[in-house]
Amino acid sequence: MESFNVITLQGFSRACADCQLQDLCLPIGISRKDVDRLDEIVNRKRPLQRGSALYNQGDHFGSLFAIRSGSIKSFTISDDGREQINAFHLPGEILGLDAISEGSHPSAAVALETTSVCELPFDRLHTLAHEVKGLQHQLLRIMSRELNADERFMRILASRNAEERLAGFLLNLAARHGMRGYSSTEFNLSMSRHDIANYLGLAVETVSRLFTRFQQDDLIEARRKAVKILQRDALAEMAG
Amino acid sequence: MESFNVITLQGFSRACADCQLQDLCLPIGISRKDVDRLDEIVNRKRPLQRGSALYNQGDHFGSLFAIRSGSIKSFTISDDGREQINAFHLPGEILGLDAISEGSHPSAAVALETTSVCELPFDRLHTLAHEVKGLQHQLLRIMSRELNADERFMRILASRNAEERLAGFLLNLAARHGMRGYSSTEFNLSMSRHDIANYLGLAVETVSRLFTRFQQDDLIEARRKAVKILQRDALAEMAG
DNA sequence: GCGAGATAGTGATCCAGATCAGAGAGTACG
DNA sequence: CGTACTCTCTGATCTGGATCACTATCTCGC
Repeated sequence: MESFNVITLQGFSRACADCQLQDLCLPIGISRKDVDRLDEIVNRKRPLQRGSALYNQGDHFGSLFAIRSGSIKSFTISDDGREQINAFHLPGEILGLDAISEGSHPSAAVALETTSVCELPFDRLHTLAHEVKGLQHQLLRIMSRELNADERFMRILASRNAEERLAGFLLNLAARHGMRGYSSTEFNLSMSRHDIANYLGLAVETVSRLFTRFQQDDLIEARRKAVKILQRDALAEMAG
Repeated sequence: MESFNVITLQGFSRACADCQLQDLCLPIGISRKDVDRLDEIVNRKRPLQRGSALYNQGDHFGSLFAIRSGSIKSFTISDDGREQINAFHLPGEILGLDAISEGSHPSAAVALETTSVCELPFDRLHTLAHEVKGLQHQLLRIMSRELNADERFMRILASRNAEERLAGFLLNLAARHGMRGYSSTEFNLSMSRHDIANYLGLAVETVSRLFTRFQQDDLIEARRKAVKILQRDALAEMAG
């Protein structure tokens, strides 16, 4: 019990300064000294188990969350009970930005695998951003980047067919894995075929068939969750 | 010539304080005194004619823009030359937020009708936001709201059929007109059927047929650009 | 105010992907 | 360690909306 507290305290005091993901996350463009101030407000939380919620739809918004490791899907449940996935989040990415305007979370966030996150209490972050211009700018940049990603994805949904969507999805995941220092050709899908289909606006069967076809065409090697990109260029051309 | 300068100067010095759209735009939650400071950095620009660009894809990002009157579509041109519309913008809405992260505009913005905008030089706005906490918060809120709208639209594209999309689109426009003090049942579409189809990820023919069908079912009255909502509830149920 | 190009509407046909149905393969749990 | 459930894959069929083809209407320049 005591050792747990000590570990927590350690994590608490140096959440960002020692984090491998610093250069993807909030601290970009912030001085060492200011990162220490950021550290003071960041809580490291106990890891989430697969399937457990970081927050639910409609929950009060008090904090943003940065992923340390693992992955999370965010989604909404519509009136008729159907789930619609908005996004998959990887380490270094920030969740909860869409809750700032309303003060409550418009979507839920659930871990796809064992996942640990940093909690960033928004009022404290906001106050710190008021003092640290670099942090304010970085917050705006992150939101702008998110806006960009959403727009890109809207374009895909509005004008791409099934194979273009899946090719784009795989390349996007590959690139994001690459940025985190992992292989960008070989990785594990933490989400199910069902989740992929839901996210891409397709039927599960279509996604399954496409995986088979991409494999037959030697574009990828896929065995359940494990994926290996064999012909990145061909996929890229396909995705457009 | 001289009178033109005087008018411009007047506009320049009291862009926000006298603006009807204050409560939709940047000044929300900012004190009178601080609105005056905001005024000092806002440029009112000469009206844009229908079809002329506020900025082009790839242009350097220096300013955000708020719409005073008229409307604007923002879109990207893909490698194969096809246009894909991201959004339609109405008075009180802010453009260019997606350019903050990259420093250049990922999409172009073109007036759909005679449109006047306010220019908000970003570096000055950023500096002011550093001093005025309310402005900083409002900027974050606006971006969060945008993120929300994008997510909602992604869900529509991923899981709604043609009639649900058009019903949702019409209601969304109606609501936005209403917020601006105009009729939320009777308004003019500033965009063509082609633009609507492109935005909703449908074929023009489908949109045209749906307008006809909605009219036959007495849900709307539509004659070219003029639209009147007759059965808001039925449309809402349809949109889900 | 007329001719031309854009914009809107409509019918006929076609096809990508949804839906339906069912069979392995993996996984969780008593 | 076997039973049940979920996940993935595959085949057969169906359909919403794309595409093609054409007419009607509007708009704007001259």
